[in-house]
Amino acid sequence: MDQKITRDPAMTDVARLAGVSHQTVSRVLNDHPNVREQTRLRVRAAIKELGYRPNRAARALVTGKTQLIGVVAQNSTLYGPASLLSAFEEAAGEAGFAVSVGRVKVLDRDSIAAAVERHRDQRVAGIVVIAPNSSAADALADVPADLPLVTVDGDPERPTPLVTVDQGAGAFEATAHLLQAGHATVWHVSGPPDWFDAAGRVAGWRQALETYHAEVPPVVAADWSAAAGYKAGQMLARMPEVTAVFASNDHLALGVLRAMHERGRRVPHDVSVVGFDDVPEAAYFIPPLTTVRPDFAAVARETLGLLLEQVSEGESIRPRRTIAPVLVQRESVAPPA
Amino acid sequence: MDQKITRDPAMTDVARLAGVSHQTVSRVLNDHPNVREQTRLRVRAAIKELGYRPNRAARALVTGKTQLIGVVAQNSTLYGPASLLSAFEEAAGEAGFAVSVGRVKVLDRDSIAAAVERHRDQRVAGIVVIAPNSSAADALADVPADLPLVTVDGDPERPTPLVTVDQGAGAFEATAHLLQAGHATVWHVSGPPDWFDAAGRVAGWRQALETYHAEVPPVVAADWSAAAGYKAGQMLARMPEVTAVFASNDHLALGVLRAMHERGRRVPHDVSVVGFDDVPEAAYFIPPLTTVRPDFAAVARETLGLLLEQVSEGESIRPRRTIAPVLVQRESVAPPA
DNA sequence: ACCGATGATGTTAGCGATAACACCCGTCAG
DNA sequence: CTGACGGGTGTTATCGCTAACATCATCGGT
Repeated sequence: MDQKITRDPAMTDVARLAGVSHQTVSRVLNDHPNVREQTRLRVRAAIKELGYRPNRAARALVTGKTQLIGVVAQNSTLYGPASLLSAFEEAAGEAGFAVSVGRVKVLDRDSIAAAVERHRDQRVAGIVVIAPNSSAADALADVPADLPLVTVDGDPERPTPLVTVDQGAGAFEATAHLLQAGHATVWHVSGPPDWFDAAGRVAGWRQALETYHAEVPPVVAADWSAAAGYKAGQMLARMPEVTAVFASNDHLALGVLRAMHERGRRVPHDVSVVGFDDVPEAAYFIPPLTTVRPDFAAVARETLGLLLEQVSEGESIRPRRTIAPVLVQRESVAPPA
Repeated sequence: MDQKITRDPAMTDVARLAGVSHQTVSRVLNDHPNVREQTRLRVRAAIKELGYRPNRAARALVTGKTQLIGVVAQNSTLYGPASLLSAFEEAAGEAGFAVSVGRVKVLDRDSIAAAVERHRDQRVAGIVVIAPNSSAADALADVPADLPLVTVDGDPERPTPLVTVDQGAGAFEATAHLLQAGHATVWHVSGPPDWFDAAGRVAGWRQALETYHAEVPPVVAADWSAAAGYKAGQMLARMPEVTAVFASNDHLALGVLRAMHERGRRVPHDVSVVGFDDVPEAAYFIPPLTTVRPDFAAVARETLGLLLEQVSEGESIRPRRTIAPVLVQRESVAPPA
């Protein structure tokens, strides 16, 4: 005959074993001050002996709060968002929060609203939305204000709590680096125009050109793919006056490299190229790519901090945080021939 | 003066508005049969009017079950695991389950055990572990058997429920493709030896060589990075007898391409290269990479299905599932010179 | 020696849902 | 005509926890 499957031990079981009331067990668990040291030890021993594990559902029911953070992100494997998400999950885990991820196929209003609703259903303590483009940012207007919410990579123009990489500063540095190498100007292959990251990089690029009194060539608009970078590169490769290209991310840069290669324009001898993101394999492109590296771990930390401030205090004194990226120099930049 | 912040509507509020008992509301919510159609409509209307949202914590407390699935994954942005995770989150979301991700810095026993514990604390309905190497697989021995658990990319030798890409078949196909192009043999740059994916690919490669009665050269062991591929490639590029290389993933292949390029060995004219994963930018390597594409969405679907079978039925009739990948032909393979 | 403050603990009342059972009322077979 | 049956509904207990209050020593100040 099977042994009767007993239910998981509850607080009362611990209390009985320790010879105290369940409330005292609760106090020990929540680090209340007024518990005698000896009692505390007895309770802890009982907890250990029974393998007791507090029931979060019960706690959530009575307190009305959970230790859950919802994240809304697009279902993509783009390096930036994926790194960010991963870093955030780790940071939150270390802070004792569980992270529930709601993936969304497209970042439109309906999908985001639905994902946020699902998270509200779960009574999350707060929500992080990775909202890197304007449709996503628009959708946030629908989110009720009673729920702590932090936007990552969102619209810098909006007054919502936001953490983002300083795209402008990174792009400025990349462009300035090329100009300082002696190039007359720098062409730019941009990401999708409705992405804030892309827009910010365009702005930084333009500002650098203006600062150095260089001519501002037209932006070559693309998306984030190597395919688009290749196409843009094919065009740029045919133009002899193009000697320096700043691509809005490393995969675009990869496409540009390939197009230049096919056209017989050597990098960096004939054309210099700089990317953005510092994907792990960027150091092994042909040639190794000079690029801009954002600190995703820092973004994740700031995001978590900002969210928790809102959770505990209702709002934050410093609701906008910007993380400056650094330029990583490799071998894709040289003075013009 | 502030309006009093009223709490979220509960079932009793809906009941009062609809003029029924809270239990009837519960019945409507759970689609119980014995509710008059008219009552059902009245209740639904009340739910809508109040914006009522069932409290999952309360439900979990009384039923002892949650709609939460825990995932344990490494904190990395490797393309395979990241794609898998993303696909799984989407699949689970569509099935009405929330996914709580526990990231782990390294896949060792302690970290995994801790992550699993955190998920148990949350009373997840089941756990998915992305356990692509042996240390991770070992750690699973510690996981109590009372919790539904599915391993993804885990040890094919273990009798646990498992879903994995058919590494052997993919590697076989890649190798056979090179041999059929006329190469006398195929060299292999492998991933980390303790990863099952890598081991499976080595096995498939070897099997193909044996099937075609080709000589089996020594395995060039690396990790998953472009850096390691570059190093391996530098060695292989110096060996004139090397005309075909199967790299265990696309980033390794990228490193090999670069090494070949630097050494003046043209791909595919002098050396053919095949990768594995079909990362989005593989089509824009120089030259576009022939590679093996796993279907991560299928893996995710099978994983979810397997887990839910265990949750509802205790076990599964078909606890091991394998997804066959396909060869994607591009321009990095040609007959030997 | 008395008394209020303080510390350590116990008791009771919910949180918001589901489960189990009770109840009412038609319908239908005997 | 009556009693068994079952659909539709309400009532009550319960899940495991925390909040709020109650209780009872102990202790220092007058």
